[in-house]
Amino acid sequence: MLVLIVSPTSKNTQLPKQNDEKINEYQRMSYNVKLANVEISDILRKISFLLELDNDIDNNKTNLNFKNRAYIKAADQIDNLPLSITSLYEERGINGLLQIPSIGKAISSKIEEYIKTGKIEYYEILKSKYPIKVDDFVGLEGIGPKTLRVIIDKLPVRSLSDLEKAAREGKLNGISGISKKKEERILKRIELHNIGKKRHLLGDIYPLVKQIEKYLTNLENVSIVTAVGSFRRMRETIGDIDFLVVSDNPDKVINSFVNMPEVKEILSKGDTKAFIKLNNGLDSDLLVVPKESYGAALQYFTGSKEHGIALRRLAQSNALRLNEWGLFDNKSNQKISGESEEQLYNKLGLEWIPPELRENRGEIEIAKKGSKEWQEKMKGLLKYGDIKGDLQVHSNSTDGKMSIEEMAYFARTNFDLDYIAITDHTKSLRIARGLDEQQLLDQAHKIQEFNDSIKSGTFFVDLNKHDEEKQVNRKTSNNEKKRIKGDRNLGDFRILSSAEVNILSDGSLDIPNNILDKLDIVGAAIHTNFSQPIDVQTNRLIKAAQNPSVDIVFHPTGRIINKRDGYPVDIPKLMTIAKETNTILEIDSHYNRLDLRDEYIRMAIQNDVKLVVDSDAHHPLHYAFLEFGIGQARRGWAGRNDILNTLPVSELLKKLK
DNA sequence: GCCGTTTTCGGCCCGACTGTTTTCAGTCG
Repeated sequence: MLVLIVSPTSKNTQLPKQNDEKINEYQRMSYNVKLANVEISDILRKISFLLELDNDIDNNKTNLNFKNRAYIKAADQIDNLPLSITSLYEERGINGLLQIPSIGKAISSKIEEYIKTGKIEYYEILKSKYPIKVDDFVGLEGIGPKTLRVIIDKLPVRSLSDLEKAAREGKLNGISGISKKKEERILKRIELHNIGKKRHLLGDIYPLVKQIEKYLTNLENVSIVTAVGSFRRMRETIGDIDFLVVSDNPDKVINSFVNMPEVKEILSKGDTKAFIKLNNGLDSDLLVVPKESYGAALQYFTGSKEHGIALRRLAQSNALRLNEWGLFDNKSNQKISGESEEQLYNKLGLEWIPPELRENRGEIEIAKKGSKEWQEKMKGLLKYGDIKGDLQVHSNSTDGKMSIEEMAYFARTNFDLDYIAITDHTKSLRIARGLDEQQLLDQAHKIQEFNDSIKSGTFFVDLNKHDEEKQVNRKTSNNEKKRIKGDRNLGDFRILSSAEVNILSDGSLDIPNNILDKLDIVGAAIHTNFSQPIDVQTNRLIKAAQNPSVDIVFHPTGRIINKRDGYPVDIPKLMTIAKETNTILEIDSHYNRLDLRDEYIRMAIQNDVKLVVDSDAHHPLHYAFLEFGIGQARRGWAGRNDILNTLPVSELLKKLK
């Protein structure tokens, strides 16, 4: 039976269970999360903004502050919901909506109204009161509703371009509370608003984070540097880059930070914090703390926002106060904890929670100190370094960049892997010069010979050409070409013959089973005809999973983050079939895929579907992507036992169909 | 507007930085 987790959870970790069929049907509809959810959370945010705009400055209606915050909280919840709110409503009605934390009677009925009629009367009324382009101003950094209200009361400003024009013409200066300085600031913010507000891929910004980390580490008076925020939580996309530094000279560190060459604009700069915009459009925060506050600051700055709020509430309920400087006793005002993050969690009555799990998706509830369930779970949690082999690796026989020997050599020497599967594309994928039946068999034969030579210690990789390539790339005339000898000793490394077989439109494969059965392991994936309806696409994958020759379904949803959503798949149904047929689902570690996503990983584990974490390497450097896949797996609460390529190769092969 | 091991009222996470209304509101993370 399938289990679905609604996150985050202060109410229930699971939706009420009905009969299996019902849940399957309900989950089937929930695959396509985003559209209505985004539309609805968007309107809730706009309602909040308009309420704040409407909150008369003279008239101190404090309740209104909480009212608009309630709308924001509800919007946050909907954004984090791993299922379609429309399906939830269709399946469970208004009670389904009430299951979501922070959504009560008033907001649920507004959501219902939106689903039924496509609009919300309450929002329309607020809008008619203030005929501005709300979209222009919600999320415009540095200019909130209060400031905007003062402006629109005096000037006919209705849109962002109106505001920009007014600021340029110096019309804002003179309105009470707005000086020349503030006017300039508003202009600057509008300018910056137009560059890069979107979230960046974890893998794209990874090198930059490491570079800044190194820069900060090398500063004098700096003892610890940690990249925190969603980076530390290994989220697939990063909104801004946060750094935490321990130093006894914050002033110096902050000045060095805001003067880095990567900085486009200093947004704010104080005694302990600085906030900058980088040249690539990303925002970056720095917090400098003394050693005795490192743990508290680490917790505070790692987030997530929801996890942090939940912790501070927990502290509050225990007559404690939690902030970035430490955990304090309200009565005595004494600091109870601060230097160590682990101790901080303990003092809150919790076990330490790994950053990847800090999303307020039920982790706080079950991490109670001494909880056996939690300790077991954490003992088994997948660790960086647990992956023993990579089951999706490409060679230059198709679209990879290096030979099988080279991919094997670097897997062993640079990434400490024990085995790889060579999964070149198959013939129908013409763009990658996919292999036909004979070529696959030839490759399998060659792989057998490599394995024999590894065993006998005669395996040899000529690495000289890489040296030459490097020289050419550097355009140097250096004739000193070092001869690098290949390592003849790869220990008990094993190369598996395999393929990334193309799943055709009807779910059949482009290579017959009698050929596939001669390979060690077989992965299958969709690469064409993305825009078929969900039932067709799902049946296509199901047929592949039911094929006795297929061991793994590679990148099951086909999404490319920030580029395409992936083909429509009924994930819960695919999971049911995967479980039934002992088919493995892949977590593709390439940072633009990370497919399966964290929520689906958690769903797979709840339903006892086995997974693997692969790099999808087309070059030896790509093995490094495994770190992203492992991070994603941890975000899905994956244990070592859930991920089959944590096993030695002999045991892995026994688990296949 | 939401919520409840202090449950139908009275709370709601917490502190830094900015600019300006020199004691605090607005905004942000």
